[in-house]
Amino acid sequence: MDLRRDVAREIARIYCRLSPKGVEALSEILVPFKYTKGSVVLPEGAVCRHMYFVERGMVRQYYYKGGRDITEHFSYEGRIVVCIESFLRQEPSKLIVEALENSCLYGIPYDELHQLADENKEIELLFRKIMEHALISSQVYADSQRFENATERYLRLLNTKPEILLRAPMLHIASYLQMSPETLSRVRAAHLAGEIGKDKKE
Amino acid sequence: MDLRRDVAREIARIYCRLSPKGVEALSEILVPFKYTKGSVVLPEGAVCRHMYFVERGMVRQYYYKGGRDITEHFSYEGRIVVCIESFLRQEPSKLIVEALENSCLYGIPYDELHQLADENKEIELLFRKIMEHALISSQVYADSQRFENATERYLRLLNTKPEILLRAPMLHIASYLQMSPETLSRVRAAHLAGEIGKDKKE
DNA sequence: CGTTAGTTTGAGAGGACTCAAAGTCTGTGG
DNA sequence: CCACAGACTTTGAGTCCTCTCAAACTAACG
Repeated sequence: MDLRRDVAREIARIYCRLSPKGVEALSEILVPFKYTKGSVVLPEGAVCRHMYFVERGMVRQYYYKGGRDITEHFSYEGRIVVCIESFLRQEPSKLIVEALENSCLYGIPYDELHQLADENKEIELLFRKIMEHALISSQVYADSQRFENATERYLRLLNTKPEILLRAPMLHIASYLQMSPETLSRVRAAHLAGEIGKDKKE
Repeated sequence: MDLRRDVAREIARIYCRLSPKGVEALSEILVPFKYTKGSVVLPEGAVCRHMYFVERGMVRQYYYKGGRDITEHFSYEGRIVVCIESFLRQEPSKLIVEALENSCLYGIPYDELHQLADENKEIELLFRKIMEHALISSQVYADSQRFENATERYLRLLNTKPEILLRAPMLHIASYLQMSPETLSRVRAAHLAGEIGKDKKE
């Protein structure tokens, strides 16, 4: 199927160079999924059996903590979504994944991935790279939360992933940025008024 | 060498069951290191070429941020220390590792590990398990920082890793718990005075 | 016994939260 | 085409946690 090969190529382009053979092998295990805005990709307690590549649309991962809805991550075109703990251990997920827009995802099934990785070094490397990627971006995120105040976190998001600010509801962005919706609103207002840094580095 | 086999067995016991063959193979790539209190295991900017198993002693991982010394992690007997980003990518580390006590570490070299993992499924699984472990405990840690206040973070450490409170300097514990030394001091005082929860769940 | 590092105590300031209320927007139905 | 429900977002007021700066202790060590 052509679409799947394109997607496999795209994944290889973004995460880790693959030979034509590798692309072919990867494309064969991809499973296309479509979700409408608001629908659930992975419910709470389900085992995350796929790593999903977002071909189109936007999804968010979130969980409930003390009755509150906490957004852990947003993913959109070209990104991979996976509930890492659940996927790695094939255990029930605390994270929920939902589509914020009509979305088209390509799933890489756990079993097939591992089987393929066993016989194909390229795929194994790809898998490792994806994991590294996830690990490192979660580090950057944690660092941001640790050392930056509300304004700085907002500006960082604005500079690194403006798509999120444009496409996701404020309520979810606030919890993602670890601040109350009220604080986010005030930060935005101050920014629009030009009161705070146009550019923020480090 | 006998000691190395014992260590390999211990690693297998803690992280992932291994057959005698697997233990043997692992033990053969272990490299013993000794560090005196205060000495540096991995300097800033060096590539982390080993995963270290702490056989005896205690080390901490830290980095400098805005001139401040920030402790990221403490490891002691039975734990594995590794600067994950640097190790996975074999790039210079921002993290520094130092010995807080006279310590005995066993290093698992990057090259040998990957080579061995290529030919031995057990070792590959062990490696994955260790990574999972690191990933998940960093999640738990991040969660604690996100939702708990200074007192709760202190109590969590007290309940889960009291060794750290007993063996490491307050200054480093404070930065690990993401609070100022003054705040840590006040929290401890309140706790000793019995003013705050004996037990804290979730 | 004085030095120095580490810990504790005190005072004051500020960022972000909560609770509350007022706007704003959008889509539906009369 | 307009009115209004319902969901977001913004604005306001007051509070609290943790930080910083400063100073007083404490303890280990030469």
